[in-house]
Amino acid sequence: MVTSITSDAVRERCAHCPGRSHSICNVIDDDELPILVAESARVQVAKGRAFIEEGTPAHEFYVLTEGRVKLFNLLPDGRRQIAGFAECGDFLGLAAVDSYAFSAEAICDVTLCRFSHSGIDRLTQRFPHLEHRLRDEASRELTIMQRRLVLLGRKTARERLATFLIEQSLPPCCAAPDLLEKEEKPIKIKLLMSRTDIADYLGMTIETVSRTLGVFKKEKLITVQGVTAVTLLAPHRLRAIAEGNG
Amino acid sequence: MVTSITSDAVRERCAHCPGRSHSICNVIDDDELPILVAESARVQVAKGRAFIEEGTPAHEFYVLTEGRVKLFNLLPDGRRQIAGFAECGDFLGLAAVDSYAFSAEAICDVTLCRFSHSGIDRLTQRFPHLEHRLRDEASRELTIMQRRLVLLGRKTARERLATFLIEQSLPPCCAAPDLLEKEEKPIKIKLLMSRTDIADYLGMTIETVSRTLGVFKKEKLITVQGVTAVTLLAPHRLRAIAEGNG
DNA sequence: CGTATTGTTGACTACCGTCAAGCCCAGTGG
DNA sequence: CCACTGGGCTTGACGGTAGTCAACAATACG
Repeated sequence: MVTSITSDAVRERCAHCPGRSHSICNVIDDDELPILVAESARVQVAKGRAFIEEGTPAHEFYVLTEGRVKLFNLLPDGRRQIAGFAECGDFLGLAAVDSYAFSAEAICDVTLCRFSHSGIDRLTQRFPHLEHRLRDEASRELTIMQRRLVLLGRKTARERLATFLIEQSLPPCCAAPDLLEKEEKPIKIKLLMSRTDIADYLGMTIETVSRTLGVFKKEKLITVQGVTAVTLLAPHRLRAIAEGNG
Repeated sequence: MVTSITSDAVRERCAHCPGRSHSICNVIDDDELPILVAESARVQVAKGRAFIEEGTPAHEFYVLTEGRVKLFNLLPDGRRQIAGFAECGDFLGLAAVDSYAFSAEAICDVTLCRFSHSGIDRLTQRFPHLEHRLRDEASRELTIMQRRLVLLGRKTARERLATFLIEQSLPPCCAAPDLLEKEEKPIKIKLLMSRTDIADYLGMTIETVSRTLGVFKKEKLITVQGVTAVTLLAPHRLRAIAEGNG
């Protein structure tokens, strides 16, 4: 399950954001990659397996190099809140001081790059830029969280789902949801998750998710192809709904 | 309004957490404090004034040295979600990449220590520890955010308010709400905010806050002295409710 | 002491959650 | 090839939680 990582595996870059990489390696020169490689291990996790459990002591830190992961918290009676989905290049374990603040589960087969905290410390000493990089990443996470608080605390089901659809239509690394503002052609998106996951992400029930999609369909805001494909017919209207003017 | 900061002003420490300081200065030796002072400015903000506005370009960074601040987001129609309250020693501006992700308003008269981003960069170059400190702070923020997502996404009004009361009964810097677990004497707390703020913090309405407090009173879980003082009669039961077993 | 603001309480309503039945589709085996 | 099965999704009926609107009480403030 754990083998030495190849240089390539830590050099993932985000195709959607030219010039910007989410991986840890963009602060490390190519000829120093072996140092990075020496501090990390490659980990593979099978679809559906949880590999981080909320509350357990946090000694490690991950970079996702392949696949998708969901991060969530549970209440004792099973209620679940999904905090977010991690993609290729994302960091896992920033929200951990002594113990992990979340659980993580592989949505599909997943490859990770694992670093011990002490390994990260050695790397940050060697590459001071890395520390800045990690703070930067944490800041970006925090801004995303802020918007999620508004969504969960103050938006209606309709607004939540509209927000979700718009969010899904943007490239994964665009924190600001107003990039494609003027783009008004229909946008086809793939929902990479089940209704249950959508519901737990938006703080709703699967029934309400389903019903609200139904309403959007009736209002000709979207069309649905099968279960996972959705076309946004009127992105501008959805965006308005998402922001509370619906 | 802006004067040069005194050394004392940046040396706030958290009385509740011996050995731990939330201020920026605990990574800087006393004899190097002048360097810190040179990079910062003292700012005073009057009660009720907003001094950071969501979406404006973020060029600065603050440490709160006196008073209390609320951080929030607004929807266009006025719905408000309070993300949190900052206390003495807290950092403001971590959740900002290019522009601020939140607005900030002084709850009472407030004193801040202001750093330009470029000033912070100079400081982090001089004191590499500071960068780690900032990341650490961002991580702590993130873990707090995780719990807030569960609260807003999955908890009932009753559970939210119980969580809030327990939270208020803990020293401000205790991220883990299970420290005083065994402490079962009544706990007297001061609510340092209006019902409106509580409601906007918990994603509810003031009426529901008021009613739910009424229910807690009837169930002899709390007593209320005036409007701002509450005594938790059965902290363990409240804690159970807060976690979803109530 | 009167006015304004903030908090409480009540009646009503609506949104969304719960429960239950039925549908769709993929995978399996006859 | 088709029936069968099971899981995920949709739809409907119903009810409860919490929001809205409004009146009143309490507290703060000049």
